[in-house]
Amino acid sequence: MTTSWADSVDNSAKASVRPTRSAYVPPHLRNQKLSSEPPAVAASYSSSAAASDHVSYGGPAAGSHGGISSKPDFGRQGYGSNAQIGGGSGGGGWNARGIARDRGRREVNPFEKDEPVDQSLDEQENTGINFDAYDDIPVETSGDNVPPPVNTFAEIDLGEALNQNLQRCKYVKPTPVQRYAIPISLAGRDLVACAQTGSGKTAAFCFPIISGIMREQYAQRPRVARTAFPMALILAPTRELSCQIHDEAKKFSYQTGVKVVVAYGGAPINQQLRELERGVDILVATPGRLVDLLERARVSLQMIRYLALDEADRMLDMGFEPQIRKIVEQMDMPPPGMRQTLLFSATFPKEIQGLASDFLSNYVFLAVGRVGSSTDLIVQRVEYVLESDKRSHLMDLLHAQRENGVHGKQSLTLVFVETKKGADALEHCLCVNGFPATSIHGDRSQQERELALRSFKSGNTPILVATDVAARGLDIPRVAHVVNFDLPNDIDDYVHRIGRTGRAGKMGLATAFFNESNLSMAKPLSDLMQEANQEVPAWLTRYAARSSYGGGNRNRRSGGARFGGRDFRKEGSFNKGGDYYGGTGGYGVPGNYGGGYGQGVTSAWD
DNA sequence: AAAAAAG
Repeated sequence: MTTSWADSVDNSAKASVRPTRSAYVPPHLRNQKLSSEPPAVAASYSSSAAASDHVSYGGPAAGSHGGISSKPDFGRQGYGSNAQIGGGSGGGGWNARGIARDRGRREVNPFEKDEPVDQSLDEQENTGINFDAYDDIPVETSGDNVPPPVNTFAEIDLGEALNQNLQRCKYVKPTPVQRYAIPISLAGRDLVACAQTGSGKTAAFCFPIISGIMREQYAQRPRVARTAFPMALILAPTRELSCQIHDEAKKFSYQTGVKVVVAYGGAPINQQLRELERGVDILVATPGRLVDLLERARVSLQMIRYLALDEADRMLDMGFEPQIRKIVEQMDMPPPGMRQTLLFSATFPKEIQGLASDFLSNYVFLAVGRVGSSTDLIVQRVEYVLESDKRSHLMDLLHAQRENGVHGKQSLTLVFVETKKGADALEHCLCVNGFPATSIHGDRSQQERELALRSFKSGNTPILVATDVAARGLDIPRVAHVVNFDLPNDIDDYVHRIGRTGRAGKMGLATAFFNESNLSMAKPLSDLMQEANQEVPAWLTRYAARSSYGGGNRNRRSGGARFGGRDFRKEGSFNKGGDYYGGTGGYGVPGNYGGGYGQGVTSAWD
């Protein structure tokens, strides 16, 4: 295994002596005899000097809190066998006493893996937070009697145990989506929340759920041997995301007695079954494995009080909808009104909102405009690259990053491709050419997927080639660059993909390769970039103009998505022309906003 | 058309 970028490039230089594959040749050495080591000429990006004004793309931690790169990882490296199944107090569902009881298993401290944070640094960082900018964030709510937002966690008063966990998580002040969503949820209302990636959504739905379960601590649950009766169900579209939510929820529920269990496919089911038998209050799951568990009658949904769908628009799109309907409507889950339903996503097309309304009862719609966390911290670039030139162009970019020193151990590049096959091919190509890459996609085993993610996060392989499996929700610190090697066909997917960078208050760069096969994306992409105050190349504007008359109004954003979204109940249902969208809005939130986050505090944003 | 999610 290569251990660092430099090592691997060295190796490639040596390897290139062998008459094997065509090794990558940096631009300045092409058509020359390959010498041992490329001279230290800093290759620079080919275009858009303006971009470098925004993103000082010349060093690690390009964001304004420069040198402080260590951020508590919250122990998420434990995707493997230990974390999600491990620990927690026993007791449980078929114990007539409601909440999980401690059966003598010591609850693992989910915070102990966190990197120790230098207190003085922490303090200094926290005072730099520009909380005033919160007030400028556009928020729209609609529905009957919407509970008012709060400004502090203290106003919510979640109780001693949860307050302590807030502190352990270093959450000082609620993020906008939390300010609104938590009171709404605590009031028992159903909720559709549209808030951009990295805006603190997980905590926004977890805290009310945990708090509610604690209040119903003594609710009677049926005794059925080997059947678990969770009170809350959280569904997510990918296994890795369900792990991540589980890890977060473990922290939020530490020492509350509320037991969180995760279940997903690709991993041995027996361990998950054992964990369920020990009792579960909150079940985090992917749909396929949950259906399996329901059919085996190892899980019953009849005690469900809370249902949360993360990435809800994805959960209700064509691929997932039947499974979700089966779980929500055709098993033993209480109907809307008898349970509380919370839907969260960064994007929410109105057609999908229509489907979602089947699951909801008198819900509140919440849209939070861009919150300074994500898209205004992302510099977006589009480059015209022929299909046949993509690989060499990508390697030029990667090489330039290395020359510029960006690829320190902590600076990561995430490359999205369209197909699983394409991911394998590109990974292989990069490795052969000496770039330390790995890949993640649905044809790899779960073990391989988790290994790839760990290796990427740790910086061992600072390049990750991925399909859309990695597009949504994953919080990977230090991703400095997202490359859309193949553009997606849906602008929402693009939004989710680029949201993997620009996190934790750091700047991020997103580069897209565009060519004739992406014509349908010209208009939506150029509109999106324009709304985000990005520099749109003239050639892209021309493509956009050309594509707009031709037919398909593919640009669902054109209508009125300047905001964080709009409640589809306010418009004629199912008409085209508006999308619900919590990503880039055309808002002038000052660009300096992201600069002052504290490292611990920013982690509240997912 | 592809990806994800059960085995």
